Amino acid sequence: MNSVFKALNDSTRREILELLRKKDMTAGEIVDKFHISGPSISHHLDLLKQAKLVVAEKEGQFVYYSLNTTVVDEIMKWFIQFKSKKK
Amino acid sequence: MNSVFKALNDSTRREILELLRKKDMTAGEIVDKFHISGPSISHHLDLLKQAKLVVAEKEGQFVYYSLNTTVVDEIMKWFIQFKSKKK
DNA sequence: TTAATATTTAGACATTTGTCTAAATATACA
DNA sequence: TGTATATTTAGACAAATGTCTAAATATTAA
Repeated sequence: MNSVFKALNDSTRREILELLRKKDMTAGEIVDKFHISGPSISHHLDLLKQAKLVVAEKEGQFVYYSLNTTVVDEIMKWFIQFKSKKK
Repeated sequence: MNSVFKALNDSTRREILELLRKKDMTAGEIVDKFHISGPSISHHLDLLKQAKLVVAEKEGQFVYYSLNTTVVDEIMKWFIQFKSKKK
């Protein structure tokens, strides 16, 4: 839970998630979408991976990143409690 | 959006939200629930206020804090995009 | 094997963050 | 008025964070 909120607390990382919503991408393709160095993006991807928000899969010399929406489900459950009847 | 994720990226602040889900509380009552100084809690409440996740209302010498769930709605909308069909 | 490409790791550095104590402000009470 | 209570503000400080460059690792291609 902590790692998820931590991962989401950065606009670059949230944008990466929005990109991956449309299609899986290699690390290099993601780097090209931002004006940030490769190592920095790699670090962001690592935090997203730690939070299990994305999955990395190596194919030859490329690494493909894709969304893992099951964590999104869990987060939404946490938010829904605030909308339920007070007790 | 940024301020909301920032506010949520701390377990003390998330616990404060969970407390306020049950009932409105004064700053002092909230302080009593944690082993953290008053000024620190005051700072956390300020960040939650900036994110519009809580509302503060002064009553005499007390300040009552309460949840504002409309921001929760907006956040959930952001998450829902990841569950919708890729396009 | 050597060179090129893709990605990550290591280490440095400035900025942000969470915490604290001391002090300031505001309200209530005697 | 003077004192106690509630809360916030100010300032300090260690730890965490986001970024960078240089170097390391892995894979492909010549």
